[in-house]
Amino acid sequence: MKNKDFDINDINKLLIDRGIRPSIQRIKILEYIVKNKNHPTVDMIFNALKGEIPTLSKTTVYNTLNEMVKKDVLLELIIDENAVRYDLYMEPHVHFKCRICGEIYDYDMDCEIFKKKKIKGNLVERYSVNLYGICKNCLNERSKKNGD
Amino acid sequence: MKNKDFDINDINKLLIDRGIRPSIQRIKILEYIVKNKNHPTVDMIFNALKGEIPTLSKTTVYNTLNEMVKKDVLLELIIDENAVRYDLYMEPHVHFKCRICGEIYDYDMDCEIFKKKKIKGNLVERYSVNLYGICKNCLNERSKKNGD
DNA sequence: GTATCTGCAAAACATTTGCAATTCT
DNA sequence: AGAATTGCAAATGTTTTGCAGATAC
Repeated sequence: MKNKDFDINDINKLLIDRGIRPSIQRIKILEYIVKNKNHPTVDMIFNALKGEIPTLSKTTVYNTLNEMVKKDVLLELIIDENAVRYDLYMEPHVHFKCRICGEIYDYDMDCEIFKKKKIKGNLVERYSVNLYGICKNCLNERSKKNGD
Repeated sequence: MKNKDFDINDINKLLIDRGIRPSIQRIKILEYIVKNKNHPTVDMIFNALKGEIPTLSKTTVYNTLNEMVKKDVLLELIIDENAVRYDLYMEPHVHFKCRICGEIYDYDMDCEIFKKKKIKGNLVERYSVNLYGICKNCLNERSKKNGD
């Protein structure tokens, strides 16, 4: 199932499937992640939703995300040294983090090498490939400033 | 230069080469990382050295590590959700983190794909490949406990 | 009415900052 | 003496925990 096909009903269904009761808070949090595809931090989610749900607390965002990670609805991305980021659980892909704007982009790259279950006797359950650098947009900004 | 060849003189030389004055604290911190090859956290380094240098403060460990990262002596590993880890700056390689014992191992794997300087218009300056799972030792422990 | 869920307040960590005391040259 | 370095104490920021009130079934 592609992200684009996700609507509110799918979100409800996904939560129920994984044994998570679909409260307003949980639906909105998951919806935010699915719709924005921006690999948000807890803070980004909280700030985006506090207008819509004025009573929302950060604790609830933390609780919800932790539960969804445990139930394989979400994936924790360890790519940012300052805060954990979250993404919908899916086939692992490559992430690129821009060190100027902080944005994280998805890359559709083949990583067959890491799909083996055992490498050198160690059991590989999950892998993550992170690229760091400067994104297209920030490169453009920079060359504009330099006048070239 | 391989890790094994590193002795106290090489550590001194490396620091001076990068414009870092080799104080006792700096030498001991770098020596710890080189000798142990355990991709330590600030805490691991501090606890290991506070016996030897009783006046050592965690601030100094932080300061030292940040400076060495800036001067390309060390590399920050963003693989652990709880704390940043440090490794000697070298050809990037693959890391495996065991979710049972927390240990981080090096893998010598080829990652040619990520060595391109530009991917889809974004400038790639650095990449990191992290594998997560259960290491050989913990798998053995586990099968012993299960009696098989 | 009992379970679960939410959210406040406080605690627990990791990390940074300001600054005064110390050390090196 | 003057510059760099160290380390304490406090601040900042992220995440977790304890608990009381609210909500759902």
